Amino acid sequence: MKVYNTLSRQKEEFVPLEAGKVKMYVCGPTVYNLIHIGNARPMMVFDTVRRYMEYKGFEVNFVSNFTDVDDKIIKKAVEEGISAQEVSQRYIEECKKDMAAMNVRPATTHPLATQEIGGMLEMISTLVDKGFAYAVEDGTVYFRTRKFKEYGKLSHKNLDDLQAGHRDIKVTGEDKEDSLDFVLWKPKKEGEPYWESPWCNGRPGWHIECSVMAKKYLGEEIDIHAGGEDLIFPHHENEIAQSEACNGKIFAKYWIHNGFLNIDNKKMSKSEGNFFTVREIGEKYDLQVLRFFMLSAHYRSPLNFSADLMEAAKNGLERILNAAQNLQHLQKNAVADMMTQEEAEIFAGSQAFVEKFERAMDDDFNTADAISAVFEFVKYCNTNVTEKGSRELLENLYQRLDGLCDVLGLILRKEEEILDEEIEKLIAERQAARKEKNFARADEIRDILLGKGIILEDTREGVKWKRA
RNA sequence: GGCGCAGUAGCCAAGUGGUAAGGCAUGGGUCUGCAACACCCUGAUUCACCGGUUCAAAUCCGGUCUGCGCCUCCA
Repeated sequence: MKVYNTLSRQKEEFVPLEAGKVKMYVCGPTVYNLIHIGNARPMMVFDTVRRYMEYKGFEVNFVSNFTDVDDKIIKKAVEEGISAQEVSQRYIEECKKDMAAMNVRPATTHPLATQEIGGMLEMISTLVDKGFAYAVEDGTVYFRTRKFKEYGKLSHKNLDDLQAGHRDIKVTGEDKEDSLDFVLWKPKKEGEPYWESPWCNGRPGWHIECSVMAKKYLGEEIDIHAGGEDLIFPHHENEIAQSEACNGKIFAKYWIHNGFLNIDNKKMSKSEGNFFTVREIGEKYDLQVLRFFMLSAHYRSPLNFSADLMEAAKNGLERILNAAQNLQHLQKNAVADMMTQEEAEIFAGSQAFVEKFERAMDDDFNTADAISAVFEFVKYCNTNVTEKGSRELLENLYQRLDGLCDVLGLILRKEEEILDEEIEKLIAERQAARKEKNFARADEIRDILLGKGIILEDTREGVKWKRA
């Protein structure tokens, strides 16, 4: 399995620190509002990475935080006249709902920054003791960036370029030793949540939390650290500096970053008015469509979002779902139980698609290529399977298709829904009407059912129905 | 100014040295009471442009044009 590592800017063979196990940390959202579809990309992408690792037999310890102390949260709390904790708790709950709807599995651990303050104080103290950090008069603690010689190794920047850059990175009123130094701990302002510390009553800077949580739940050395590409600098660069200066060990072996999601070819932003929450998309589409859409491009490429693209994704996903439902429908009505010799060969032939799928995923999680293997498999099923197929063949093909889709987090099996007696009666009545060539009544019944969200399809194998 | 990414059919998108996957959309056909599903056929003599290397280039090298990202909170 090859993984593109931002550190080396190359695809590298994935070798875990400990055989059979993967320690993975993904930077999670700051919970001050409903998550947007840009937040959704890394969630879906890295959930898929996790699923594939598990598919390959790894035991994955997957940690993803919620940043629940931050300026934006405090601002929101002030606006609503409630506590910061109430804001963050509310949006953590909402985020978990969205994740479930996107079929993103909960992490092994979802730590909260506010629950890990002790660890942060400890790490900051160690950094101060080692000379990598210093406190100034008002109690702010800064990281001494230039002291960490490898600073810039992830983002491939050199410090002098940063200082000579166009942008004026100096902020007035700061008393840092060097403009590159970043905050580890800062004093509280009036009315803000705070914790006691040796330096001042205050709260942690943003970067320190991830270093601490990764260390606590995964250890000083981890396999994979992931997040959006915008986090490379400065967030991940700073994490490396903190963790490696503190622990004296390589922090993460592989750094994986997903590309940005644009909307109508523009960066998503509230001021542009092209800002969508996952919740909004969920009102119009099953969020599986969003997931399918996101995985149809490579995770490192920028991805454009638009209404047309979602429609195309919806139609494409529908094709896979139809094939799965067809297999299930045929299976339900199969006459023969066991596979014939010929069928065994058909099933054996489908192994090729599994291999193509795995080859694609092994190559830096090429989900676009993996999906093409699924489509080829779908066509193979559609052309090789009839109402004469045995239950065993149909079950085998379905399981195989389901196994691949499960890696992508796509759910084939719709919930077992019990048809109301009324609906069953209507279907039967329609069949009778059709026999009598009373098509007006037949169409009328189909429309009635459509109104109830039931789509009927008259196939060679009989009437099929599905939920809209 | 520094660092980096991208340009493949109407659209989306793989492919990074061996002669262009897959999907959506379009048009035609099979099936069918109709619709839907499915299947068959329909598409790039060509991969932004110009040079070069090679028996062979979308893939490597040089240049040009265009779009984008990061360097500041950001997934």
